Amino acid sequence: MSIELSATDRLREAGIRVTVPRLLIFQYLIDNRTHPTCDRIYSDLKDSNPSLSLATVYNVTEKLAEERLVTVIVSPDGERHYDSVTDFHGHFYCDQCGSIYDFKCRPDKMPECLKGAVVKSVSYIARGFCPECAGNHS
Amino acid sequence: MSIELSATDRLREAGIRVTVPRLLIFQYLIDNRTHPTCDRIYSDLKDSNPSLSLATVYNVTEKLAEERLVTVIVSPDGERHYDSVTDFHGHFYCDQCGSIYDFKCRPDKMPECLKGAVVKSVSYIARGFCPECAGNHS
DNA sequence: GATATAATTTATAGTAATTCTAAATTGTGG
DNA sequence: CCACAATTTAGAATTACTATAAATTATATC
Repeated sequence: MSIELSATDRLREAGIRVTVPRLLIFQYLIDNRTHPTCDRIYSDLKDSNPSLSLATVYNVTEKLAEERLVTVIVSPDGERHYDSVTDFHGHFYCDQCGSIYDFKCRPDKMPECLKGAVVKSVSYIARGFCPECAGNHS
Repeated sequence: MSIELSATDRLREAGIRVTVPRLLIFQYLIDNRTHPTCDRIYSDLKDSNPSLSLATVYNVTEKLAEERLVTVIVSPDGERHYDSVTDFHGHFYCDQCGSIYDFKCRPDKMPECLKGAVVKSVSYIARGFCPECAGNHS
Protein backbone atom coordinates (compact mmCIF):
# COMPACT_ATOMS: atom_id res chain seq x y z
CA MET A 1 0.00 0.00 0.00
CA SER A 2 1.18 3.46 -0.82
CA ILE A 3 1.93 6.09 1.75
CA GLU A 4 -0.10 9.25 1.30
CA LEU A 5 1.90 12.28 2.30
CA SER A 6 0.05 15.14 3.91
CA ALA A 7 -0.10 18.48 2.15
CA THR A 8 2.34 19.81 4.73
CA ASP A 9 4.82 17.03 4.07
CA ARG A 10 4.54 17.48 0.33
CA LEU A 11 5.36 21.17 0.66
CA ARG A 12 8.30 20.29 2.92
CA GLU A 13 9.49 17.65 0.50
CA ALA A 14 9.43 20.22 -2.28
CA GLY A 15 11.69 22.36 -0.12
CA ILE A 16 9.40 25.36 0.07
CA ARG A 17 8.10 27.14 3.15
CA VAL A 18 4.98 25.78 4.71
CA THR A 19 2.62 28.73 5.02
CA VAL A 20 -1.04 28.99 5.93
CA PRO A 21 -2.19 30.09 2.45
CA ARG A 22 -0.15 27.37 0.74
CA LEU A 23 -1.62 24.66 2.89
CA LEU A 24 -5.09 26.07 2.53
CA ILE A 25 -4.99 26.30 -1.25
CA PHE A 26 -3.11 23.05 -1.83
CA GLN A 27 -5.56 21.17 0.38
CA TYR A 28 -8.44 22.85 -1.41
CA LEU A 29 -7.09 21.62 -4.75
CA ILE A 30 -6.59 18.11 -3.40
CA ASP A 31 -10.18 18.06 -2.14
CA ASN A 32 -11.77 19.77 -5.15
CA ARG A 33 -11.10 18.10 -8.46
CA THR A 34 -13.17 20.65 -10.33
CA HIS A 35 -10.29 22.40 -12.12
CA PRO A 36 -10.94 25.78 -10.50
CA THR A 37 -9.46 29.09 -11.57
CA CYS A 38 -7.70 31.40 -9.10
CA ASP A 39 -10.81 33.47 -8.92
CA ARG A 40 -12.88 30.42 -8.03
CA ILE A 41 -10.44 29.26 -5.38
CA TYR A 42 -10.44 32.72 -3.90
CA SER A 43 -14.20 33.10 -3.77
CA ASP A 44 -14.60 29.65 -2.23
CA LEU A 45 -12.02 30.30 0.46
CA LYS A 46 -12.32 33.96 1.35
CA ASP A 47 -15.34 33.66 3.64
CA SER A 48 -13.66 31.19 5.96
CA ASN A 49 -10.31 32.97 5.51
CA PRO A 50 -10.96 36.68 5.47
CA SER A 51 -7.29 37.66 5.40
CA LEU A 52 -6.67 35.73 2.17
CA SER A 53 -5.95 37.88 -0.86
CA LEU A 54 -6.57 37.12 -4.51
CA ALA A 55 -2.96 38.04 -5.23
CA THR A 56 -1.93 35.30 -2.82
CA VAL A 57 -4.00 32.75 -4.68
CA TYR A 58 -2.17 33.73 -7.87
CA ASN A 59 1.20 33.58 -6.09
CA VAL A 60 0.52 30.25 -4.42
CA THR A 61 -0.89 28.45 -7.43
CA GLU A 62 2.05 29.63 -9.51
CA LYS A 63 4.47 28.35 -6.90
CA LEU A 64 2.69 25.00 -6.58
CA ALA A 65 2.76 24.62 -10.35
CA GLU A 66 6.44 25.54 -10.45
CA GLU A 67 7.13 22.81 -7.91
CA ARG A 68 4.94 20.45 -9.94
CA LEU A 69 2.61 19.87 -7.03
CA VAL A 70 -0.28 20.86 -9.25
CA THR A 71 -0.88 21.11 -13.00
CA VAL A 72 -2.01 24.14 -14.95
CA ILE A 73 -4.69 23.68 -17.58
CA VAL A 74 -5.12 26.58 -19.95
CA SER A 75 -8.65 26.27 -21.26
CA PRO A 76 -9.60 27.25 -24.81
CA ASP A 77 -10.84 30.60 -23.55
CA GLY A 78 -7.36 31.31 -22.19
CA GLU A 79 -8.12 31.01 -18.49
CA ARG A 80 -5.87 29.08 -16.14
CA HIS A 81 -7.31 26.19 -14.21
CA TYR A 82 -5.55 24.09 -11.58
CA ASP A 83 -5.53 20.36 -11.03
CA SER A 84 -3.93 18.52 -8.12
CA VAL A 85 -3.61 15.36 -10.20
CA THR A 86 -0.27 15.60 -11.92
CA ASP A 87 -0.24 12.28 -13.79
CA PHE A 88 -0.66 12.90 -17.49
CA HIS A 89 -4.26 12.87 -18.67
CA GLY A 90 -6.43 14.64 -21.20
CA HIS A 91 -9.06 17.30 -20.60
CA PHE A 92 -12.30 18.00 -22.36
CA TYR A 93 -13.63 21.54 -22.07
CA CYS A 94 -17.31 22.21 -22.65
CA ASP A 95 -17.87 25.44 -24.58
CA GLN A 96 -21.38 25.64 -23.20
CA CYS A 97 -21.16 24.99 -19.47
CA GLY A 98 -17.43 25.49 -19.00
CA SER A 99 -16.88 22.20 -17.17
CA ILE A 100 -13.65 20.34 -17.66
CA TYR A 101 -13.72 16.55 -17.84
CA ASP A 102 -10.68 14.36 -17.28
CA PHE A 103 -9.87 11.41 -19.44
CA LYS A 104 -7.08 8.91 -19.81
CA CYS A 105 -4.67 9.24 -22.67
CA ARG A 106 -0.97 8.96 -23.28
CA PRO A 107 1.43 11.70 -24.28
CA ASP A 108 2.96 11.34 -27.72
CA LYS A 109 6.68 11.29 -27.85
CA MET A 110 8.40 14.40 -29.13
CA PRO A 111 9.62 14.24 -32.72
CA GLU A 112 13.18 14.25 -34.00
CA CYS A 113 13.04 17.91 -34.99
CA LEU A 114 12.62 18.85 -31.34
CA LYS A 115 15.57 16.83 -30.15
CA GLY A 116 17.41 18.92 -27.60
CA ALA A 117 14.26 20.60 -26.36
CA VAL A 118 13.51 20.56 -22.66
CA VAL A 119 9.88 19.52 -22.37
CA LYS A 120 8.43 20.81 -19.12
CA SER A 121 4.83 19.86 -19.59
CA VAL A 122 2.44 18.51 -22.15
CA SER A 123 -1.24 19.19 -22.40
CA TYR A 124 -3.94 17.49 -24.35
CA ILE A 125 -7.21 19.34 -24.47
CA ALA A 126 -10.35 18.82 -26.49
CA ARG A 127 -13.31 21.13 -26.65
CA GLY A 128 -16.89 21.08 -27.83
CA PHE A 129 -20.16 20.21 -26.10
CA CYS A 130 -20.15 17.74 -23.24
CA PRO A 131 -22.63 14.86 -23.34
CA GLU A 132 -25.05 16.76 -21.13
CA CYS A 133 -24.98 20.00 -23.11
CA ALA A 134 -24.97 18.17 -26.45
CA GLY A 135 -28.06 16.30 -25.26
CA ASN A 136 -29.86 19.58 -24.74
CA HIS A 137 -29.31 20.10 -28.48
CA SER A 138 -27.48 23.41 -28.34
CA MET B 1 -2.92 16.15 -58.09
CA SER B 2 -4.99 18.25 -55.74
CA ILE B 3 -6.78 21.41 -56.66
CA GLU B 4 -5.80 24.39 -54.55
CA LEU B 5 -8.70 26.67 -53.93
CA SER B 6 -8.02 30.37 -53.66
CA ALA B 7 -8.71 32.17 -50.41
CA THR B 8 -11.74 33.78 -52.06
CA ASP B 9 -13.14 30.42 -53.13
CA ARG B 10 -12.59 28.94 -49.71
CA LEU B 11 -14.55 31.77 -48.10
CA ARG B 12 -17.32 31.30 -50.69
CA GLU B 13 -17.33 27.58 -50.11
CA ALA B 14 -17.76 28.20 -46.40
CA GLY B 15 -20.80 30.27 -47.27
CA ILE B 16 -19.60 33.49 -45.69
CA ARG B 17 -19.27 36.91 -47.27
CA VAL B 18 -16.09 37.66 -49.10
CA THR B 19 -14.82 40.93 -47.67
CA VAL B 20 -11.57 42.79 -48.02
CA PRO B 21 -10.40 42.21 -44.42
CA ARG B 22 -11.30 38.52 -44.52
CA LEU B 23 -9.31 37.95 -47.68
CA LEU B 24 -6.43 40.01 -46.40
CA ILE B 25 -6.16 38.21 -43.07
CA PHE B 26 -6.85 34.73 -44.41
CA GLN B 27 -4.21 35.15 -47.11
CA TYR B 28 -1.79 36.50 -44.50
CA LEU B 29 -2.32 33.37 -42.41
CA ILE B 30 -1.85 31.12 -45.43
CA ASP B 31 1.41 32.89 -46.28
CA ASN B 32 2.72 33.20 -42.72
CA ARG B 33 2.99 29.95 -40.83
CA THR B 34 4.37 31.67 -37.74
CA HIS B 35 1.31 31.21 -35.50
CA PRO B 36 0.69 34.94 -35.07
CA THR B 37 -1.63 36.54 -32.53
CA CYS B 38 -4.26 39.08 -33.54
CA ASP B 39 -1.99 41.84 -32.39
CA ARG B 40 0.79 40.51 -34.58
CA ILE B 41 -1.45 40.16 -37.62
CA TYR B 42 -2.69 43.68 -37.07
CA SER B 43 0.72 45.26 -36.72
CA ASP B 44 1.99 43.44 -39.82
CA LEU B 45 -0.96 44.53 -41.95
CA LYS B 46 -1.92 47.99 -40.78
CA ASP B 47 0.76 49.91 -42.66
CA SER B 48 -0.33 48.60 -46.03
CA ASN B 49 -3.98 48.70 -44.96
CA PRO B 50 -4.53 51.85 -42.94
CA SER B 51 -8.29 51.40 -42.60
CA LEU B 52 -7.88 47.99 -40.94
CA SER B 53 -8.88 47.91 -37.29
CA LEU B 54 -7.63 45.63 -34.53
CA ALA B 55 -11.25 44.82 -33.67
CA THR B 56 -11.65 43.55 -37.23
CA VAL B 57 -8.69 41.24 -36.84
CA TYR B 58 -10.36 39.79 -33.75
CA ASN B 59 -13.69 39.49 -35.58
CA VAL B 60 -12.22 37.93 -38.70
CA THR B 61 -9.97 35.40 -36.97
CA GLU B 62 -12.88 34.32 -34.81
CA LYS B 63 -15.07 33.86 -37.87
CA LEU B 64 -12.40 31.95 -39.78
CA ALA B 65 -11.92 29.67 -36.77
CA GLU B 66 -15.66 29.16 -36.47
CA GLU B 67 -15.74 28.07 -40.11
CA ARG B 68 -12.71 25.86 -39.48
CA LEU B 69 -10.67 27.66 -42.09
CA VAL B 70 -7.99 28.23 -39.48
CA THR B 71 -7.07 26.69 -36.13
CA VAL B 72 -6.73 28.45 -32.82
CA ILE B 73 -3.77 27.60 -30.62
CA VAL B 74 -4.04 28.82 -27.06
CA SER B 75 -0.47 29.01 -25.81
CA PRO B 76 0.44 28.25 -22.20
CA ASP B 77 0.44 31.95 -21.41
CA GLY B 78 -3.19 32.14 -22.52
CA GLU B 79 -2.71 34.04 -25.78
CA ARG B 80 -4.49 33.00 -28.94
CA HIS B 81 -2.44 32.18 -31.98
CA TYR B 82 -3.75 31.30 -35.43
CA ASP B 83 -2.67 28.61 -37.86
CA SER B 84 -3.94 28.15 -41.40
CA VAL B 85 -3.02 24.46 -41.32
CA THR B 86 -6.05 22.68 -39.98
CA ASP B 87 -4.84 19.07 -40.14
CA PHE B 88 -4.26 17.79 -36.64
CA HIS B 89 -0.73 18.31 -35.38
CA GLY B 90 1.03 19.11 -32.13
CA HIS B 91 2.62 22.35 -31.03
CA PHE B 92 5.62 23.02 -28.88
CA TYR B 93 5.74 26.39 -27.17
CA CYS B 94 9.08 27.78 -26.00
CA ASP B 95 8.79 29.51 -22.62
CA GLN B 96 11.91 31.49 -23.38
CA CYS B 97 11.55 32.85 -26.91
CA GLY B 98 7.82 32.30 -27.38
CA SER B 99 8.16 30.47 -30.70
CA ILE B 100 5.72 27.75 -31.55
CA TYR B 101 6.99 24.65 -33.36
CA ASP B 102 4.73 22.26 -35.25
CA PHE B 103 5.11 18.54 -35.01
CA LYS B 104 3.27 15.49 -36.27
CA CYS B 105 1.18 13.48 -33.86
CA ARG B 106 -2.16 11.76 -33.80
CA PRO B 107 -5.19 12.66 -31.74
CA ASP B 108 -6.20 10.11 -29.14
CA LYS B 109 -9.71 8.86 -29.40
CA MET B 110 -12.19 10.14 -26.87
CA PRO B 111 -13.00 7.77 -24.03
CA GLU B 112 -16.26 6.01 -23.26
CA CYS B 113 -17.18 8.45 -20.52
CA LEU B 114 -17.39 11.22 -23.09
CA LYS B 115 -19.66 9.31 -25.43
CA GLY B 116 -22.29 11.73 -26.65
CA ALA B 117 -19.94 14.69 -26.54
CA VAL B 118 -19.54 16.83 -29.64
CA VAL B 119 -15.81 17.27 -30.09
CA LYS B 120 -15.14 20.43 -32.04
CA SER B 121 -11.38 20.56 -31.81
CA VAL B 122 -8.48 18.89 -30.12
CA SER B 123 -5.19 20.46 -29.22
CA TYR B 124 -1.93 18.94 -28.19
CA ILE B 125 0.60 21.38 -26.83
CA ALA B 126 3.92 20.90 -25.11
CA ARG B 127 6.00 23.59 -23.51
CA GLY B 128 9.52 24.05 -22.23
CA PHE B 129 12.70 25.29 -23.84
CA CYS B 130 13.18 24.81 -27.56
CA PRO B 131 16.45 23.23 -28.76
CA GLU B 132 17.94 26.63 -29.44
CA CYS B 133 17.05 28.17 -26.07
CA ALA B 134 17.93 24.99 -24.19
CA GLY B 135 21.30 25.07 -25.93
CA ASN B 136 21.97 28.52 -24.52
CA HIS B 137 21.61 26.80 -21.11
CA SER B 138 18.83 28.96 -19.72
C1' DG C 1 12.39 29.92 23.39
C1' DA C 2 13.85 34.57 21.46
C1' DT C 3 15.44 36.79 17.38
C1' DA C 4 17.23 38.13 12.83
C1' DT C 5 16.38 37.78 8.19
C1' DA C 6 14.68 36.50 4.00
C1' DA C 7 10.50 34.72 2.02
C1' DT C 8 5.75 35.38 1.74
C1' DT C 9 1.42 37.74 2.06
C1' DT C 10 -1.49 41.47 1.30
C1' DA C 11 -3.98 45.56 -0.75
C1' DT C 12 -3.98 48.22 -4.39
C1' DA C 13 -2.61 50.08 -8.69
C1' DG C 14 -1.32 48.87 -13.30
C1' DT C 15 -1.20 46.21 -17.71
C1' DA C 16 -2.69 44.04 -21.79
C1' DA C 17 -5.56 40.85 -24.31
C1' DT C 18 -10.05 40.65 -25.55
C1' DT C 19 -14.98 42.13 -25.87
C1' DC C 20 -18.64 45.51 -26.34
C1' DT C 21 -21.12 49.25 -28.51
C1' DA C 22 -23.04 51.89 -31.88
C1' DA C 23 -22.37 54.42 -36.01
C1' DA C 24 -20.46 54.01 -40.77
C1' DT C 25 -19.57 51.04 -44.58
C1' DT C 26 -19.94 47.23 -47.72
C1' DG C 27 -21.39 42.73 -50.00
C1' DT C 28 -24.96 40.39 -52.24
C1' DG C 29 -29.69 38.80 -53.74
C1' DG C 30 -33.41 40.55 -56.21
C1' DC D 1 -28.67 49.55 -59.08
C1' DC D 2 -31.10 49.21 -54.57
C1' DA D 3 -32.30 47.60 -50.16
C1' DC D 4 -30.91 45.56 -46.32
C1' DA D 5 -28.44 42.66 -43.51
C1' DA D 6 -23.73 41.60 -42.45
C1' DT D 7 -19.47 43.48 -41.53
C1' DT D 8 -16.13 46.92 -40.28
C1' DT D 9 -14.45 50.42 -37.46
C1' DA D 10 -12.86 53.36 -33.38
C1' DG D 11 -12.91 53.74 -29.01
C1' DA D 12 -14.63 52.61 -24.44
C1' DA D 13 -15.13 48.85 -21.22
C1' DT D 14 -13.97 44.54 -19.16
C1' DT D 15 -11.21 41.19 -16.97
C1' DA D 16 -7.57 38.00 -16.02
C1' DC D 17 -3.39 38.61 -14.43
C1' DT D 18 1.06 41.10 -12.83
C1' DA D 19 3.74 44.59 -10.32
C1' DT D 20 4.72 47.22 -6.24
C1' DA D 21 5.86 48.08 -1.76
C1' DA D 22 4.69 47.84 3.00
C1' DA D 23 3.36 44.44 6.65
C1' DT D 24 3.71 39.85 8.24
C1' DT D 25 5.50 35.28 9.00
C1' DA D 26 8.47 30.92 8.71
C1' DT D 27 12.63 29.15 9.86
C1' DA D 28 17.65 28.89 10.90
C1' DT D 29 20.61 30.08 14.53
C1' DC D 30 21.76 31.34 18.87
